[in-house]
Amino acid sequence: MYDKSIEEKWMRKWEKEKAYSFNETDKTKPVYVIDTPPPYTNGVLHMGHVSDYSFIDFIARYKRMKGFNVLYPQGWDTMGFHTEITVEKKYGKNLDEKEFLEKCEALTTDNLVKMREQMKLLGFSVDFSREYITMSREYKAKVQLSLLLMYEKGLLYIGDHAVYWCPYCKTAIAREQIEDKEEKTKLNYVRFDMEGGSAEQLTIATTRPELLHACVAVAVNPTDERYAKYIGKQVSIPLFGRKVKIIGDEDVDVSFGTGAEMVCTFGDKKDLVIYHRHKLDEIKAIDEGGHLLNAGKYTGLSIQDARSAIISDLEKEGRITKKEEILHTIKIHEDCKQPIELLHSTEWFSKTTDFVNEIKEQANKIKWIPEITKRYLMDWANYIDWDWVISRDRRFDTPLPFWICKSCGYIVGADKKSLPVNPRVDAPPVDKCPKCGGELAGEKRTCDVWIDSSITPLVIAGWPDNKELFSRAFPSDIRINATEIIRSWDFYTIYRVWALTGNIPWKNIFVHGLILGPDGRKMSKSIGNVVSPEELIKTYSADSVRMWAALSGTMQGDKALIFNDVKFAHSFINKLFNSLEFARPALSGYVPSSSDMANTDIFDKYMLSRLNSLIKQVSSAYEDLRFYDAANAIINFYWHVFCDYYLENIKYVVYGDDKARKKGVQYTLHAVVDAVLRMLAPIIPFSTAELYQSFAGKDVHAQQFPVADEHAIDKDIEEKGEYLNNIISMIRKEKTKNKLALNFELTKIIINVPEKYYTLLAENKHKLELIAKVKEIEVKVGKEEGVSIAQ
RNA sequence: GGAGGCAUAGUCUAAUGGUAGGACGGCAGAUUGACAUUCUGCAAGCCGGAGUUCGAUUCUCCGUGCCUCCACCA
Repeated sequence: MYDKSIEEKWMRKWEKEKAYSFNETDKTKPVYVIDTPPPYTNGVLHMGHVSDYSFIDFIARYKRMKGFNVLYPQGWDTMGFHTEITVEKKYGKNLDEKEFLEKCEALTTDNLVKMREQMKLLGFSVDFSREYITMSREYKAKVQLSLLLMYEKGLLYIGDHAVYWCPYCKTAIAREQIEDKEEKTKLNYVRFDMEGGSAEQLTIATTRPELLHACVAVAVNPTDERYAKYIGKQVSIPLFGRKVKIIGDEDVDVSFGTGAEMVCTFGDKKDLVIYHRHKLDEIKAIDEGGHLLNAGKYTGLSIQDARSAIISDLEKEGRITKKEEILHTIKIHEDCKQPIELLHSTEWFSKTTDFVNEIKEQANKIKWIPEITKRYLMDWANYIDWDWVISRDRRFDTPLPFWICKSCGYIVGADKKSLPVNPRVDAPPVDKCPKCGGELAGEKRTCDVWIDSSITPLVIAGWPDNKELFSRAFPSDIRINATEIIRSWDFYTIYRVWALTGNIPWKNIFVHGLILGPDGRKMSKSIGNVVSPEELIKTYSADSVRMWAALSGTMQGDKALIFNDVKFAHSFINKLFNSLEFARPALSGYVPSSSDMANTDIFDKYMLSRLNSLIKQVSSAYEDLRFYDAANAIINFYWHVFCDYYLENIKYVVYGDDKARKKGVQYTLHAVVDAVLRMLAPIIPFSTAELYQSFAGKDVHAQQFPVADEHAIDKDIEEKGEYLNNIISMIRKEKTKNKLALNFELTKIIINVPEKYYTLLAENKHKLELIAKVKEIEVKVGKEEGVSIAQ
């Protein structure tokens, strides 16, 4: 019976012995480096993390057993918006900066400690002595160094650029922080007068009448017969009276609204494209807090108020010819769920658009598993519209290490020797602007959190100081993460590492789907379908949860968490423990020796052949990171081939007096248990550690992974063994049919077999009698294959 | 709107141009010298249509449904 308390015991033992420390001085073993995605510390580990990190740990443990010196550190992504919001919600928005940052750090540390404990509970063989924390001074210094180097390479710049802007949070946001939201809105048909007071009118349809003041053109599709003739003419904007041109653009959808649309400089992304394409004028429409600019009497109104005021005024003038309710999708900020605007803003940028080809080239050098996932990155890269906005107007983040000249705009980077710096309070490295002698002002903004987390493959390899380790540990061998972060984390990591080193960040990347709630929907607190790892560990065990992770399919798609799968894993582990209760006494005093192979019979040879086939199969599954296949193959073999048949088939030997036969059986038993425990060790480390200790007196995790003995694999023996088991199954079936207990001793049965199996059956008749508890078996050659009771 | 993926018992999943394998759940039975967290057995399935073929669940096309990414959303 499986006792969960062993998990605590082994966990503390591994912790105390620092069993999984990377041995930096050992240069004999090849190094295997795992770049784990550091979890964000605004919360604790959920089942998605558990699945992700379990996969990583399977690899780490497997590679150690294959003789690698495994570098498996764990990082913590600590800073940024989410933590700030949590702290603001908890303590209000009125904390002073020092107090606010202290609360952020305290919250982070608290979560970090909880997560670290969760990882230990789950048996993750992380080298915690090589932990990195993005809010630490040391890590911030590295982030700032990376920014200085990128600046020197001309990859960073301050620009006046259209950015997605959240008026609610008053911050620029990146494309991946945007969500779509469907909502009902009114499509307003607004009548414009044509130039020269002609009687001709043009009606446009708009969902955003509040941007009327920023209208810089009216666009129609040049193929649209209704309007093509108007291209080049002018119309007058209602309420404002300003005249704008009618332009032709093929992106205008003739079937939407009236087929004529107004173009505002910052209405949406398509407006922006047309604005650039036709070199239209710029009118700043909205300020950073979401109030109208340059809008005459409407200036200063919020977007909502302006919308009602303008609609009402348009109606008074009889300009609105129709209002239509439509369902459309607006872009909202994923954090605050408020609508996003496009604004021109002065921000820091990292040049990505110019390097799309380089990034794709790097991505092509990485092995993507499964290969299809590379496509997600490529699709993303192909749609880069503008550079990566890396500045954030927030507080709990790495400060941008720059000072800017107030008079000429010259940028002064921090002194690399004095990192980390905080230009909001620290003095610049030089007194005056080196270019014009002007006064320098510290950059007040911080950087995007992805800036922090996109250099992990460098940091874990000792960058920039430990050059010796770096030469061995970079690039990382593998990165593992979910599909959802390919376009952010993976993309930025590939870009940043390329920019800083010209190299790829990892040789391999394994991408998997999400773990959904039991109802098949994404786990979410508001739906209430979140399952906590603790709950499952408490009900079952850490090993069951890990085994569940291995059994959760190929993980190419998303996967619902099914409790039965954890239960099943738990049952198997229990079976493993119970079977050892049989095997251990049966092997008592046995010293394995290859000479005992001489005493193996067909049942043993069948087992050994199957075992070695299994080792081959499982090894290749592990190599290809197909943990589902590995776990599944071991479970089926152990439970249904080894326990259900072999153990039953040899009981008469174990409890009998034939010493020679017993040696053959013990040899086989030992070989199977030994190899199976070692093969399961990466997946269920606690159970296998406990069992291997009692079985072999050794640490299973210090053993080599089993290697198949090709000579033991004999397809002819496998077929014969299969046939004998099939006969046993038929005898069991006969007993069941007659409602007899399986250990009920039958007097006589007749077995009809095809001629080719007659010799096999005749030779093993006596063994079958003992295994199946029958006094006498008569074997006959017969057309009707089968077993019948002769009473 | 574009691109891609997927469709197998109640649920999850595998393989296959010729009888579709397994798990969970269900049902029936057994209590066996490690194990009731067990053992034995049973029932239950290829989304719809057309084509290619002696034969299609598998290949092709169409439809339908689901998923992902991208675009549009004045």
